[in-house]
Amino acid sequence: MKKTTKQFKKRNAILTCLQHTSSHPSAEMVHEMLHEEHPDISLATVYRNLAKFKAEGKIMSVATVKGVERFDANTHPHVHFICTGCDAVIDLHQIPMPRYNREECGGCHVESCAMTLTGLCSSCQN
Amino acid sequence: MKKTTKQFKKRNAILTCLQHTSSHPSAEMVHEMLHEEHPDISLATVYRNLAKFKAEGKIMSVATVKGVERFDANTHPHVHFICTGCDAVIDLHQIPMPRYNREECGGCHVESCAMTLTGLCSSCQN
DNA sequence: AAAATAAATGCAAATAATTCTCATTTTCTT
DNA sequence: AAGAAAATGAGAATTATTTGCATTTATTTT
Repeated sequence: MKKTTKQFKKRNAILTCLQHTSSHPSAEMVHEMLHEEHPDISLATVYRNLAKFKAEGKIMSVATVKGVERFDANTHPHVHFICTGCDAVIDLHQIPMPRYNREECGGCHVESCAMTLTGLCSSCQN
Repeated sequence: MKKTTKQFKKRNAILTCLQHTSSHPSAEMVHEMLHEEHPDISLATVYRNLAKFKAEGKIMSVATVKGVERFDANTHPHVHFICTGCDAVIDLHQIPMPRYNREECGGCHVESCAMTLTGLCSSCQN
């Protein structure tokens, strides 16, 4: 039987952070968001754990905005909107995601599918 | 009347290179491809001109593969496939591109639309 | 429960892609 | 041809991300 464990507090905090936000944050944004509760967490740990979660399929990277990778704990295929004004990454649940998953396309074996719209979000249109 | 001009040989070489390849190269790949004809072209110039062409809408960046931006002189919306084995970026002309361009989606003003499938290309499936 | 092992973390240094500065060269205008 | 403007090369600077290593924390073994 498994002993009661003090679990990876920081690791879990990183995943939980991602799961409770809809902002599709970068590693640095996650680091900042965690700063209040875990002032001693290091940026390297955030990067390391994001890479780990990604490899495990618990999170995915949804876009690279101005050279910075952005993450999402929602790994179901869905459409994203990227605002070129404020760099926000926004879920567009209204828009149906075309489904090409795990099919063959011209000899390529498709494993995942991403769809990204770009433009100005409502706040940035003024 | 306009005088005959020695035109920007290197600048044009960069654009022409992109227009004549289907490999969706990175800045460094363009630099390598041009090396034979223009051994003295600098990587900074490639970066500078790619940024310029992008700003002018002559080219677009289609993806960031393993942290490296990839470019395409075909600015018509079309679907891309990214091979996680060899990092190839491949046009999937067979697949129709959903058209959300210049529409309103939940308050966002859509200006462009990208669709990217990921997986293993035919060569990398072995 | 203590000792031994393994995993996670912080910090700082290392990498790698991209941008920038500035001196020089090329192109354009007059 | 001369002067102004733009483009370029070379290398330094910047920025995001990764890595090495010593330390801490968690897990397993005794």
